[in-house]
Amino acid sequence: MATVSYVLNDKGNISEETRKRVLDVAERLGYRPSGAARSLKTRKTGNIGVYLPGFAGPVFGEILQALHDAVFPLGFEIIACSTQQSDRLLVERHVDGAIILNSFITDDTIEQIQSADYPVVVMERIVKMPHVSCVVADNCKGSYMAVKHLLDIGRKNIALIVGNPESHENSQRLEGAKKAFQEAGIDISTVPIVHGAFSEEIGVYAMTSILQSYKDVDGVFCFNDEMAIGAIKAAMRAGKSVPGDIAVIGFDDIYIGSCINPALSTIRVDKWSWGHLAATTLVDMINNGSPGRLITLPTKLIVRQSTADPVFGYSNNK
Amino acid sequence: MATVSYVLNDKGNISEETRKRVLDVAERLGYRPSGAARSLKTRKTGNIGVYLPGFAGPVFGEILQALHDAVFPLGFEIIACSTQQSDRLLVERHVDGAIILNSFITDDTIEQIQSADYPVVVMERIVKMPHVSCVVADNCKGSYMAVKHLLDIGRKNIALIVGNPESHENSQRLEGAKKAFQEAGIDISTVPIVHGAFSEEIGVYAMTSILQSYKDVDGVFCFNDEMAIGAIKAAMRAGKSVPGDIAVIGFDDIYIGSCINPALSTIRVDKWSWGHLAATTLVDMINNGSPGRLITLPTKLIVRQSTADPVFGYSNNK
DNA sequence: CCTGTCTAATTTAACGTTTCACTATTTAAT
DNA sequence: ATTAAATAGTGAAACGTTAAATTAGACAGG
Repeated sequence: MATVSYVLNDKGNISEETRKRVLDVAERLGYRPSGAARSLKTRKTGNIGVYLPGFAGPVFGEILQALHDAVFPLGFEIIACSTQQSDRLLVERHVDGAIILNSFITDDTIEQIQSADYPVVVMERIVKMPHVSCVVADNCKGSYMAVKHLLDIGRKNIALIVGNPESHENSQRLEGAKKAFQEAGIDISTVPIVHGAFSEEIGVYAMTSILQSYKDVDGVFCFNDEMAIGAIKAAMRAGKSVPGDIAVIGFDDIYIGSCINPALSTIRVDKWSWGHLAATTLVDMINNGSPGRLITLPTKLIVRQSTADPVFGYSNNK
Repeated sequence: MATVSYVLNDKGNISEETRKRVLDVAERLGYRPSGAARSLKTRKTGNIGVYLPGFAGPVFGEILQALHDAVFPLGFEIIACSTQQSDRLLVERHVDGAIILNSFITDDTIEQIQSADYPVVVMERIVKMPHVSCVVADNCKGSYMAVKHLLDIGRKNIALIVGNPESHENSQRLEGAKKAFQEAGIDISTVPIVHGAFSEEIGVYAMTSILQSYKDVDGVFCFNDEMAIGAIKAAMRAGKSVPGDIAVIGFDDIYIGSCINPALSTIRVDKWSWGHLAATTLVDMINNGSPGRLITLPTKLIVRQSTADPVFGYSNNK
C-alpha cells in the first residue's frame, strides 16, 4: 500500500522496476485514487469555493473564466455557488479556501469562514481580517478619471447616476467623482445625483428623471455600464443625441458596451487580471499560509463614441 | 461518537435530552463535520461536475444558473470546469455525477466516466450508454420552424449559414432545414449553404460572401444567434435593410438578440427548462440509480423585427 | 418470573488514503 | 573488516465519519 502511494505521488525511494510494476497493475485494474480518502488524510480538497450573486451577469462569466484558468493548472477546481442570502450551507465542506464576489455575503459570514482557518479573498469590498485578502479595483481613481474626462471634453453640467448606496464599490466611486469635481472647483452639492441600483432598467428610469428635472445636463457618469446603457437608451428615446446633447460614460467595461451604438465610453476593470490576482493570492494563502493582504487593481479610461469630443474631431457615427 | 452522528443526521433513536446536549456542545465547540470523512464513508460527495467549453459565452451563464438553482436545494453543489481538451484530470474525484455541455469532451471520455459508475447527463448531443442520459433541444423541429417561417413571410431565396459540421447540433439543425425545404418543394441542392463555426465573426464573413455570390438572397437562417447578429451587421454595413431586403433568423434565443436593432427573430431554447431537466435527471440517476434516458426539449419560434413580415404589417422600427 | 419487544446508547469495524517508523539490503568511508 | 550512510520496501496508525452489531434497561404479555 505504502509503495503504491509513493509511486503515485512521486515521493520516497522506489526503484524504477517496482514503479513500473505498480503503474502497470494500476492501469490494468483501472485504479482511481479516492479523492475523499486523500482529502481526509491530507486535509486538502483541491477545491476553491467561489461565491457570486449569480452566473448570468455580464461580468461574472469573464471573472469565472479568469479564476478557473488561473487555478486549474495549479491543481485546483472551482466550486461555484450563487446565492442571494448569506445563510446557506456555505463553505463548511470540500473547499480549501473561498473567493467572494457577492455583497449578499455579510462580514459576519466571512468572519466565520476565516476563523475556521479557511483563507478568503474578497473581490468587491475591503474587509480587514487576518485570513482575508482583498483584491479590489481602484474604484476611486477610476471614477475620478471618468468625471475628469467629461470635464475635459467640455461638459459643464454633469449628473451622476449612482448605484446601490450600501456597496463599497459605490462609495468609492462616489468619492473619486467628488474629488474630480472639487479639483475643477465645482461645488459637489450642485451636482445632480440620482440614486438607483446597478441595473439597466434603473438606468433608463434615472436618465428619464434627469431629463425632466435638469434640462441643461450635458454629461452623465453612470456608476456601471449596465445603467449607462439604459441611460443612453432613455436619452435617445427622448430625442437627445449621444454624445451630441449628452455625453455618457459608464464603469466596468462590459463586453456589450462596445457593441451598442453609440459605443460606450467606460472605465475598464480588466477581468482577466482581476480574476488572476484573486486566484493566485488565494492559492498562495492556501499553499504557503501567507497572511491576508490588500491588492488594488488599476483602472483605465476607455474613450468610445458616447463621449466622443466633437471639438477634437471624434466622429459621431450617424 | 455514534450518538453524535445520529443526532447530526436525524437518524436512529435518541432521546430529546441527549439530542439537546449534543447540539449544545457542538455549538459551543464550533464543531463542523468533515466533508472528506463523510464522503469517504458514504461514497457521496454532494458535488456535481459541470463541463463547459468556457464560462463567458452568452448561453453558459444562464445554463449554469439553471443548473445551480435546480441542484442546490437538493443538497448538491456545482464544480464547474471549462476545458477545451478532453484529456485533463476530469471527474476522478469529488463528484457524484457529471453534466456535459462541451463538444470537446469525446465519447471515449464519457465512456470512461460512466463505466466508472458515475452517472452522466449530456446536453448537446446524443450518446447511447447505460449510465448516460441526454437532454437535448429539439434542434430538428426548431430548424424546420425557422425555415418554414422565412418561407411563410414570402421569402423565396433563402440561404443557410451553418455551424461546426462535426457537431450534433449542427447536423440536426441541417436535417430540420432540409425537411422544410423539401416540403415546400424546394430542391435542397439549390440552397446556398455557407459553412462556418458558431461565432459572430464567422457570421459577418459568411453574410458578406453570400451578398457577393448570391445577389438575390432575401432570407438567411443562421444556425445560432451569434452568427445571426454578425450576419445582420454585415448586411447593414453593405447597405441592405433587414428585414426589408434580407430577413434574418437565428437559433438559441440569447439575451442580446432581443436588444439589437432590428431585434433578432430566433428559435428559443429555454435555458431554464434545459438546465432544470438536465439537473433533475442527473440527481435522479444519482439518488435512485435510474438508468440513462433521452429527453427532448421543445423549441419555440420567436418572431421579432429581423423577420417582421411587411405584408402583415409588422413595423420595421427605423 | 420468564420471554420478547421496544427504546436509547455504545462499541467497533470499516471507508481509502498518507506517512512515520522500521527493517533489510546495498554502497561508501574509514 | 567495521561502521556509517544511502536506498528500497513494509507495517501500521491515523484522518473523521457512518452504520451494523451489541448492550442495557424498561415495559408488556403470558
